[in-house]
Amino acid sequence: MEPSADSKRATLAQVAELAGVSVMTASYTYNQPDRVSDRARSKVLDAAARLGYAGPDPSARSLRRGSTRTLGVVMGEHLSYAFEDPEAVSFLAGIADVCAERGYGMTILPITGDADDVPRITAAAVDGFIVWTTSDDDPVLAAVQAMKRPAVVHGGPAVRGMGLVGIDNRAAAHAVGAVAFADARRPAVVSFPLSRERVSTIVGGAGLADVLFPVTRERLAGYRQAAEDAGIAWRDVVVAVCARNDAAEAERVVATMLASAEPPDAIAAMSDQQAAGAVNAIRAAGLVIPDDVAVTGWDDAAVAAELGLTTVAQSLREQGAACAHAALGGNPDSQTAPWSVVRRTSTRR
Amino acid sequence: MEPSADSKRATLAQVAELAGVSVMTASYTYNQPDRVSDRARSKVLDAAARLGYAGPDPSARSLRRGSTRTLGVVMGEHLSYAFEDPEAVSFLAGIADVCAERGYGMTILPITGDADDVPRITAAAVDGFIVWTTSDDDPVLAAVQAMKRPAVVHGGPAVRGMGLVGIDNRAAAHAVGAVAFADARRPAVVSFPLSRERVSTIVGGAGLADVLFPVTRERLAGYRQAAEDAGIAWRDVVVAVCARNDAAEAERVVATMLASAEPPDAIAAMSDQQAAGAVNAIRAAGLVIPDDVAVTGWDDAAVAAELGLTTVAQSLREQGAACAHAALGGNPDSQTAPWSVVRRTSTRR
DNA sequence: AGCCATATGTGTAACGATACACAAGCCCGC
DNA sequence: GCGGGCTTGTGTATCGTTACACATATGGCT
Repeated sequence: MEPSADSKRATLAQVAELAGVSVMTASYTYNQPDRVSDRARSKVLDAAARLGYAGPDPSARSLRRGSTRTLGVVMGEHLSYAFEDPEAVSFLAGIADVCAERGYGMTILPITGDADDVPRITAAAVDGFIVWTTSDDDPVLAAVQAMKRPAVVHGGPAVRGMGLVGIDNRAAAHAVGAVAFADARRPAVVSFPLSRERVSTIVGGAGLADVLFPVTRERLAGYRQAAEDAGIAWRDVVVAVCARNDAAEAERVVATMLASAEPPDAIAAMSDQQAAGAVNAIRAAGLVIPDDVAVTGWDDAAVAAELGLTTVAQSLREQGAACAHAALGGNPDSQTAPWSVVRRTSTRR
Repeated sequence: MEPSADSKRATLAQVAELAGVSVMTASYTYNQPDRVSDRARSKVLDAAARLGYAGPDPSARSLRRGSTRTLGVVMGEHLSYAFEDPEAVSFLAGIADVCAERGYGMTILPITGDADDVPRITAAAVDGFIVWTTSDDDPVLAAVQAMKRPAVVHGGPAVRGMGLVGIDNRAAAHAVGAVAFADARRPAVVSFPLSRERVSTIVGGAGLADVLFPVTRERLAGYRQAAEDAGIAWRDVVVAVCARNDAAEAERVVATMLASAEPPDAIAAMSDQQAAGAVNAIRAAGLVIPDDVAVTGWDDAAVAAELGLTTVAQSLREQGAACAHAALGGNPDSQTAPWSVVRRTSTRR
C-alpha cells in the first residue's frame, strides 16, 4: 500500500478544474481570499479538500514571487558544533524569536568545513544570510557575498556590503583584562583558535602570528593592552590556544600551565566555559581563587554566576535578534551591541 | 549607492549568451561538469564570473527537480522554547549531524502556537518533516500530514503514515519509578504539562483527566504502575504538573509540596532539570537526599551526574539522527530507541 | 572506407504558481 | 437611462531551471 507520502500532490490547476473555476480564482483563494466571492472560495476549498491539496507548492511560489520567506544561518565551520556551544544556541534563539514573530523560516545551512560548503551555500533557498563569527579567509563568506542577498555577519569579519553585529571586543577585553590582571605578575590568556586549522598551542604573546578570527584578534589586542597597562610585556604573557571552546580542553591546558616553572597568577579566558575549566584545574592544583590565581570568563553564562566568575556580560540572544532584523530589513546596516564587566569573586579587586 | 544585495542576480540564460553556448550547456556546467568539454566549461565559468552569477537559482531548481534538499523541523508550540531546552537542542544536534553529512539544509519552522501555524507549515519548502513530541490534538500535526511528504514524529503521538522514533516511556517510567518509590510511603510525581494549555496544578493521580501528550501520558502510566507495585494507590500519589520544563518552576512546586501536611518522601520527575529544581527545594527545606526524600530525573543530562541523580538515560542526539535518517529515507518507518536506568545517590537502593 | 560507440552540444517542454491587465456584471446616484 | 465605480472572474506571460530526446562530431576498430 502506498503511504501518504507517496501519493502525488495535487496542483492548483487540478483544484481549479474540479472546482469549475479558473486557476487564478483558485490562486486568489489562497493568497487574497477577499478577492473572491464566498461562493467561489468555498467551491475551491471543497475541491482542494477532495483532492487533498495542501496549498500552493512552496518552490513554485518562491520562484514566481522571488522570495522564500526564509533566513539562512551559517554556524561556524561544522554545523554540529553550533549546538554544542550554549552561547551559539542562545544566538540561534534570538534569530528564532524574530523569525517566529515575522513568520519566517530559519534554515541552518549544512556547513562541514569541506570543499562542498560553497555549493551548499549557493544552493540555499533563502532571502538573506546570517553568518556566525568566522575567520577573515573563510570561503563561505565569499560564497555568501556572491549570493547577492542581504547578509549580516556576527562578530566579524567586516565584509563590504554586509551588516556587522557585535560588541567592541577589544574594549571589553581591555576592561575585563584590567580586572583579571590587577596585581598579577604572570598573567596568562586562554584563547580561542587563531585560524581555521584550530591547533592548540601554548606560546608567548609575541609568538602569535596572524590571528585570522577577528573576534579572537580583537580580544587578544585588548588583553595585551591590559597586560601592558599593568606593566607586563606582551611577550611575557603566556597565551594558551584551545582548539575547541569547552571546559575540558581549557582544564587540561591550564593544568599544564600551572605545572610549569612559572605558573600564571591570573588567567583571562575567552568564554565562561573555558574559565570554568580553568577553575577546575586551579582547584585541582590545590590553589585558591583569586588569591593564587585570578580568573575571568566571557559571556556571563549560567556557569559564571555559579562559580562567581568575573566576566563580560553580553546578550547573544539580543544580538541574534538584531542580526535577524537587519537581514530581514533588506539593507543591513551595522550595529554595535552593549557589554559590561560583571565583577564577582574570581578576581582580586 | 546600490548595495550588492540589490544588484539583480544574473540568470543562466544570460550566462549562456555571454559565453556563446546554449542554456543547457551552461546548466550542465553546474550540474554535470563532466558532461561538458573543458573548453565550454571554462567559457561558461568565465562568463558567470564576469556577470557575478552565483549559480542556479535555488527556487527554480527546486521547482524543476521536485526536491529542495532541506528537512523541516517542527519544535514544540513555540519555536523559542526549543532553544531553551538542552535536550531539545541535543535532538536538533542529532538532526544537524545527519543533515550536514548528507548535505541537506535544516529548516526550523516558525511555530508560535497561534492560528497562523498551519499556513506556515504549508509554506515550508522542505522534502520531509520531523516533529518534536507534541499532543494528540496538535493542529500542526494534521498540517504536516496534509503535506504528503515523508514525516517522522519524535516521542508521539503516533500518526498514520508517519514514522515514530522514541523510547518506551511507560516501561522506562515503570523502571525508574520502582527505584524512586522504593521504601516510600508518600511518592510524588513532577510532571510535564498535560495539555497544550500548559497549566500548572497539583492533583492526586486520580484527578488526572485526559493527558494529551503521549509522552507524558506514558510516563505517568509507568509511574502509576510503579506506585501500585509499591502498594500505593494512584489516587494517593501527588502529581505536580509544571507548565514549563525548567528547574525554577519545579523548585517552587516541590517547595510547596514539602510544606504540606503530608510531604512526599519520593519524587519522580520527568527531566533532570525538574529533578535539579526538586533537589534545591529539598535541600532548602533542610532535608536529606535520599533518606528523607528520594529523587529521580530523566535524560541523564550533565546536571544529573553533577547532582548524583538516579535517572533514565537516553540519547536524544541519536534519536534526532534516527529521525533525520528516517525522514530522508523517503518511507519513514518507526524505531524504538534504547534507554536504561542509571542509579546514583539520589535514591535509596 | 565503413561502422559503431562515445563525447559533446542544442531546442523544447515542462515544473507549479502568481502578476497583470482586462472584461463582465452589478449597484448607485443623478 | 446612463455613466462611473466597485466587485469578481479569467487568459496569458513569466519566474529560472533542468529532463529529455535528438543532432552532430570524434575516434577506434576492422
